[in-house]
Amino acid sequence: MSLTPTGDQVSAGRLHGDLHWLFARLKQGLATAEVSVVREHGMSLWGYTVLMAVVEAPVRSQLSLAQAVSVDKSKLVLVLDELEAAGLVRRRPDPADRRARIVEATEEGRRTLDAARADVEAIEASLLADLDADAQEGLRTVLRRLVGTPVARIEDGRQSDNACAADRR
Amino acid sequence: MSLTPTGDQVSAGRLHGDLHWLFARLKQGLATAEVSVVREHGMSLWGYTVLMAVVEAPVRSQLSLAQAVSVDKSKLVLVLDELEAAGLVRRRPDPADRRARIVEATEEGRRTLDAARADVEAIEASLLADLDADAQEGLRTVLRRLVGTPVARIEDGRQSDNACAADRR
DNA sequence: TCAAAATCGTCTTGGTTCACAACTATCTTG
DNA sequence: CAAGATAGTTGTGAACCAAGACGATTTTGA
Repeated sequence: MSLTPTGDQVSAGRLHGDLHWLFARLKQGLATAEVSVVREHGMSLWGYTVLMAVVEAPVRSQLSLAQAVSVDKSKLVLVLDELEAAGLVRRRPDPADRRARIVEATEEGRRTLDAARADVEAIEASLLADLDADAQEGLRTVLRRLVGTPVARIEDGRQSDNACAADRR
Repeated sequence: MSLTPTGDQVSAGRLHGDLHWLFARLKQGLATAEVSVVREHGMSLWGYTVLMAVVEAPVRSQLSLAQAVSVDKSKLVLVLDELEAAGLVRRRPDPADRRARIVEATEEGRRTLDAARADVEAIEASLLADLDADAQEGLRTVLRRLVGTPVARIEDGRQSDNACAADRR
């Protein structure tokens, strides 16, 4: 299915100018595609994401890992349980601080991630296939930059206390 | 996408090269910022999105509207209830097909949307503030194009049957 | 012309997700 | 060593979403 509705009508609409809607739609589309692929490697999508972060840099505490991937620490527990049960990751207590757990990828974790990543990147590549190389690299660069933008900034200035506490409705 | 297994990489970590994660993060950031703003105009974020679609083009049935914004029809009912209760939208039976409801924005709906949209666009503008005008327009163009990409394409080929089912998990 | 199937909007439901508040155990510090 | 902070885990209640059931209508085709 095309992400655009039936009567497209592409360019014009106001809807298609709304960044939140565009991001939501793209995230959703990628998610449904990647979930199935990643599951073939024995992971959930969150598991894949977290594993990527773990492999990328060794982690001295789950809290810092949670912040790195922007997931609630309580949710991270479940994700790590899954990864650990699958033998992709190891938790061991930090000898220096016995409250904390050092999280590190196993060798199999690294291998599995590489395999999964190849598949995921194939999906992403095919999403971007219509764009020329410059546009692709440009897009990634821009997105990376935007993600770095402090939430305070996009919250209209009248921002006071803590950083990224989401507001409920 | 680098095929380099271990040693990469330039710019930033692997996580920040993952499109799904980037989109998810950006959507989430925008959502938390826009929810509060849009609520000041008496709408939920979904209400805002749907109202945009309704104002953009008159709608002959809720089903087509649901497809246009990519929301489940049963969820759309609640959103329209909210908008109608707030007097921003009107539902009336289609004389030609009494099963269907014609959905149209009220005058106040149009006014409220314009006001809300100004605020929302301010938020989005400040998110993009670091980018020069070319990059901003380029980003929007690219995103619009990607949203039009058939999911079948990004689902690795082994996609077969019906048109719109791609979003279901 | 009439019965069966399809369609539209709505309501209900089951399962999933999520953020936040406890709670336990450690650590820090005064 | 007491008081408070911090790490990880567990529990809870709300939000969310997709899918099924249903009544009302329309379409189909026998």
